[in-house]
Amino acid sequence: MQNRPGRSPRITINDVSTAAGVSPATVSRVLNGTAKVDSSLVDRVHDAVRKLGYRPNAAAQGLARGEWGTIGVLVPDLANPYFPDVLKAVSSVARAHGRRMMVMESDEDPAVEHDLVEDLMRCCDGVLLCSPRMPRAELAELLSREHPMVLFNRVVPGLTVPSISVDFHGGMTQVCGHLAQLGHRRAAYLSGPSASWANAERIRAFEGARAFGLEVNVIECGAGSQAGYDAVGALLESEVTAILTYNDLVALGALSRLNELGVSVPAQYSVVGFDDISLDRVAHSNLTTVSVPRDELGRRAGEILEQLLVNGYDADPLYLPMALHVRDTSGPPRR
Amino acid sequence: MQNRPGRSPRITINDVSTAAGVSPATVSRVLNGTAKVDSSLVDRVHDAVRKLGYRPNAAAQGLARGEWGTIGVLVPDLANPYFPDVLKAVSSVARAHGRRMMVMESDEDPAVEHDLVEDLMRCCDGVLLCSPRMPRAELAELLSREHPMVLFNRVVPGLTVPSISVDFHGGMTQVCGHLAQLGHRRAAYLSGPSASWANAERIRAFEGARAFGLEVNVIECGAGSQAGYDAVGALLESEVTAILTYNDLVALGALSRLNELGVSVPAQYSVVGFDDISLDRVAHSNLTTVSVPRDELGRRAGEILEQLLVNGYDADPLYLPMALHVRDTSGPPRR
DNA sequence: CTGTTAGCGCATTCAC
DNA sequence: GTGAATGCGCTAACAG
Repeated sequence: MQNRPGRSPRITINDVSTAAGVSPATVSRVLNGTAKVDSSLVDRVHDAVRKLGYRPNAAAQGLARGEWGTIGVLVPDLANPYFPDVLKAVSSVARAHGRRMMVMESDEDPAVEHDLVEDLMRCCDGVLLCSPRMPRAELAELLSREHPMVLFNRVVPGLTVPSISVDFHGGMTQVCGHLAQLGHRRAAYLSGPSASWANAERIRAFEGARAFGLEVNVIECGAGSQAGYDAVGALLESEVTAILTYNDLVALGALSRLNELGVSVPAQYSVVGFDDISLDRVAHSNLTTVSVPRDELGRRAGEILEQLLVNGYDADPLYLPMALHVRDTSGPPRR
Repeated sequence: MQNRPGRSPRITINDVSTAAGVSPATVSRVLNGTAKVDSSLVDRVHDAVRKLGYRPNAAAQGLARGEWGTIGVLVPDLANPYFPDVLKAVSSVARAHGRRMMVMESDEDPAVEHDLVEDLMRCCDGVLLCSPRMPRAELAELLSREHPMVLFNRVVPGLTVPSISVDFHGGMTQVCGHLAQLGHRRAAYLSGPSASWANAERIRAFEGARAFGLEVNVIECGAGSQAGYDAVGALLESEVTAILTYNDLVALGALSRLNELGVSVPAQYSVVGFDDISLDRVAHSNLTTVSVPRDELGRRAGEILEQLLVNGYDADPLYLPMALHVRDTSGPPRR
């Protein structure tokens, strides 16, 4: 863009207009189809564009149009297998509406998260906030900026902001019901990040299962397979017969550890995941889990954001249902 | 950005300068630390910024500075488990240098790929091209634009462009050696996309294994687990005892199908993956495969691009080595 | 140290 | 239909 040594000078709309013998305005019209232009001029412009290799500067366009042509997505962890599908869907929707996608990662850090959102607001028409860890007040303050924003995987009661999420509560309830019907009476939940709303929803449903006679036990754990691996040790001294987890990674970590310890699943312990990251791509996975329609989620989120940008959007939070997949890691409790 | 109905008017640097009783230039200096400013003014500026909720417009900054503050990454498939780690690393490097990351997906389509690269060049200081499927000539033409660009996972002989890649050839050679030493004499390779350089490298090494007495057999397949699943049928009628694959997804799909068919692995067939996407996150994976250091790859790629932007970069293509992981899906051939 | 000025590259009024 | 002029919001000379 700038003329650094050794780099050829940037070609502007003026270069094209000169080469084509027309005004810059005409070049703009031709390129954007903004108005009718004599076909002979159209050709001359296209020729000049091609010959010069002209590419309109996106920053200049953005400035002049008052739109960046970009949406921003902030995720807590890019390496989390949950997000690629979401990003893919969002990207596709964005592109269908002529927008680019900026991606940032907060590394699960609420403080960083705040700064990144602010940064996104400086360069994007709208922001899609995935699973924000941010405290409610901070979120409210960000929303007060009146910058188009959609919340993904978190619903904040009292804040009116377009939100789309998954019915985690329902998902966890299905898991508990499944285990209870198998005969389990004591279960442990390996809890995810405490700041996570999604985690809180799971816990809420988990504790609700007490009503069905399930003795529940929440254990601080984390969000990765390592956390699951590490958390298993303490469990084996307890009376639980079923292990529920914050997500599939944790479950897989736990399974891995159980396997090492020679504990058989599901004979001695049932293990149930959450999210279903393992199935679709890794076909022979066999973890019992509940799934969320990730691409639909991403698609809908993208569409809501787009609608918000164009018409405004005002609807209640959307909850997509989860589906239970009973596979090989759950069974009747040991006697 | 623009004043749409119901949206509050955008706050500019002038609003801040007025509120603080200083010139816009001073505001700019304070915010960018470009020059020394009297501390009393600094405070007034900061107060005004906070009170007004001012956020500099990235497009305007970009235009004025002659830099977008953004790098672009183009990947063939966002949902491919290979890329999250790469994106994560690239994002982290970019941010460390104060740049944002734009992400685009070509959907494995060379035609789309071209347009997206052009688009990235309009809005990014530099472009990281992952596994481009594009024909060589087209790539050359794109490079002639003199826009900073780094090639990732593809090396094009004769084109001098910063490239970083993986020693796929070496990886495949290790796989073949492993199988040969186990006693295999007939192997099939489930080939990936034909336009893929990475695939060509694997094939080259695979065929090189003939020299060691391995009878090799390349079978068109594809890049996803479904492709692997579908490709298995035809194999069972052949004499091969080992199945090599384009990547782990294909291998897992194949395993899944073999499992359904009641064919045992590795007793009847050895199956070997490529890339090692399954291990690190899904701890109890047991696929024999070769791994690539994805985060190092992403990190180095990001750093090369950054260096290219700042100092210029001129070095030979970098090849990172792969490592063989012998796990449970490979063993001696059936008699 | 600080304010004034002049672009950055483009879209978009207006006149013609 | 087309061109000339203006401004998007900011930074970087340039004066003072």
